[in-house]
Amino acid sequence: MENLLENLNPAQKEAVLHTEGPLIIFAGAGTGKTRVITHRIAYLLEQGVRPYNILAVTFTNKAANEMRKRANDLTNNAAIDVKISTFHSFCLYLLSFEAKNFGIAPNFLVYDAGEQLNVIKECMKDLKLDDKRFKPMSILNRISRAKDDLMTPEKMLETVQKNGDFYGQTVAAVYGLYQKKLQTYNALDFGDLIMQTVISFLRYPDILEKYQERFKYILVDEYQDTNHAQYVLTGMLAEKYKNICVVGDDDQSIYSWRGADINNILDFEKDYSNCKAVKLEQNYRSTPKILKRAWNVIKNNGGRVPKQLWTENDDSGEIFVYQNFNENDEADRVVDTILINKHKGYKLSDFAVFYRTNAQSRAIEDALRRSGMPYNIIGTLKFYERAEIKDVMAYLKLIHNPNDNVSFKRVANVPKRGVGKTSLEKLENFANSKGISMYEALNFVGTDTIGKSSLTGLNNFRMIIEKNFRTKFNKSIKEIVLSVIDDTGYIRDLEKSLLPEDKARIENIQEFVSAVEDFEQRSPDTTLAGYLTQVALVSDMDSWQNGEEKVTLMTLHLAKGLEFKNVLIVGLEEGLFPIGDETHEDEMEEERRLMYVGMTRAKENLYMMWTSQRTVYGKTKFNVPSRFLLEAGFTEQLSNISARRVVNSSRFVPKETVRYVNDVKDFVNYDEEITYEPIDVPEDTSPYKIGMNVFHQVFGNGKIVEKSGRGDDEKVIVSFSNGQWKKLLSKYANLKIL
DNA sequence: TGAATCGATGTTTTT
DNA sequence: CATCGATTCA
Repeated sequence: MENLLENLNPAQKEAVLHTEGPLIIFAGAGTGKTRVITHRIAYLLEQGVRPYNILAVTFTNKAANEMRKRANDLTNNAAIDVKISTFHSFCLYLLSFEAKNFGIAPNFLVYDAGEQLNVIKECMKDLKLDDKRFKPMSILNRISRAKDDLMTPEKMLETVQKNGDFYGQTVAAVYGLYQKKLQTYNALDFGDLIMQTVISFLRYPDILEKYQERFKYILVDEYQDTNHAQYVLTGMLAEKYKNICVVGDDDQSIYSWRGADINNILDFEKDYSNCKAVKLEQNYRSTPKILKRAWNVIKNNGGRVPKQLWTENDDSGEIFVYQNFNENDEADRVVDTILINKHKGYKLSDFAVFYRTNAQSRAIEDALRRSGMPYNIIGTLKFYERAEIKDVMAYLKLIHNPNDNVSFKRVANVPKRGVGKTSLEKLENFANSKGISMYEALNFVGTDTIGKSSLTGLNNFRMIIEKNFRTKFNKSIKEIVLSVIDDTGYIRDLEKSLLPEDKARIENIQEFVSAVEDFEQRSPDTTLAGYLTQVALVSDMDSWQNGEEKVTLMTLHLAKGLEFKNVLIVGLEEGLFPIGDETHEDEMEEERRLMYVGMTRAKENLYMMWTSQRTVYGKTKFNVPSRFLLEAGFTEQLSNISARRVVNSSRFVPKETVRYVNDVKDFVNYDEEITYEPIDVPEDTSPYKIGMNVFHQVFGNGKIVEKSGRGDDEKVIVSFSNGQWKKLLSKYANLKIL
């Protein structure tokens, strides 16, 4: 026991030792939160608590995985039976395990955001709502928020009628139909996972009690991000023993737009009268100057839990503020900054670039590519969001649950089998009128409803689903996937195409097959159901590890919980960060917390930049620096902008460009000449050169006008004589030089 | 039915 | 600007 506690500071120790009764841990940025949680789990186990009596919930799989690993490392793997999972996967587990008792069909599916939106659009069509007047996305948002608040369609209707909320009444109508459809399709969305669990527990108190008995010790991480439904759920589970420990930081609450209610953390002490509160205030991550500047920003928020972060760390690193001319200049500056500092002995994995919006990644990506610097973008184009993967997944979903209309419509004519939009619509109307799914409807329709050729196509489609449905229990998931690919001729179809993107699709599907294989090897639950539900809840963040020699790019939201020696925050401009409308003080405060989160990710050096102008949607916007830079205390530097001429140092930009620089004099002297050694860029061995005339099988003759990437990644833009411009992957395009 | 072109529109953030 | 969706044309 001594060795378990000896590496903890007094506050941390206090948090670990208080095992009985409610406990709230206010864990400031970088104060060793995960350390406390894992030590607490280890300590509980050491005190004789059974591992299966402990539940720890987090928000991301990544956090859950890390927690699991560290808890097991501490306890010689005694924590493997501790339930450590995300809210969503925990509820998924409960709903699957108790499906029979809860009266839920066990082969339900989890719909992702795209599928949800499809259902919303269906509902709106059925209700004859104009999607110009009512944005499907905004209706879906409101429905999701309702679920976060445990509000059923009936309750919502009641509320909006009472308030005379006309828009709300429309939403409530859609919501009601939406839920009905999900039920017909036997699908749940993200919000349902939590809400249905709570509803089921209310309906079956004996089952709830079983879990109250099981989870005698409950830990909730990132408590400031919980929504009402999650708050109720954890409250219910903890009601009997009240051994609930929540950990969070009100200053890092950045998900209110997703339904998180900061009052959950602010009111915890009121909710549990004999609650103990511990504050972790010693920061082990950042330098004093970083903490000071971050503090200057966050202190402008009202209603905060009083706290004072401090650190014993050396004040070694630096903080820089750069003004750039535009987004491309900013991107070059990012590259320069990394190049210059890499020579101080940092690895590329020591650098992270944070931005407010995903769209900002493009310019930076381009600059990184031009300079040949390896990078990793987290959060954009997820593997499972690629069309071809979604297609194969749709088949798997149908084989699992043929009532899934969304998947049905997605692939009924993929690959093409002569089933057009009108036929599908007829089938859908028929199914709707009978209150059955489209797949079931296939049993009843004849040529009187649907044209002959379409019907043949639909029957072929049905046979594929039926056959695989029958045989699925005798096959591994990989075998099912291969069977689907074979039965549908999906790859055969793509092979006929000469387009480079179709070649890439084939590779993606092959990669998908390997991913499935990988899953079957590592997962304890290798059923199709297990696979589908797991996949629904993973993001590409979860698989990311900062091991490779690459720069990391991500949004500020994704940065929470991470740390880097060097952090670059770009786009610090009014209107972009903070984004939105300053009349909403609470939104502005959330932006400020986001800034605070971003700054406190940095361990040694912090680079913050803004641009005087930026192109947004093809229009040039002129900017003023973000208020957060002023709040941080860079007032003097920002009000005294000096335009200096600097030689652009990006490797592949041949021209000298003018850049306006404003440096923080206290911290850096940028007058010294920038020198750096050339970085390793793979040699250009490609036969293609800009200006060459080439021939393409499909598009004919053309001229290469642009080239990027190296080796297998090389892409060329060709202007064809038919007037078309195409971006092609050289590897596949098979261009003949003329 | 399918492809091609035109036009509107804008996601800020995601388990 | 670029992407998605809808409309139009073959």
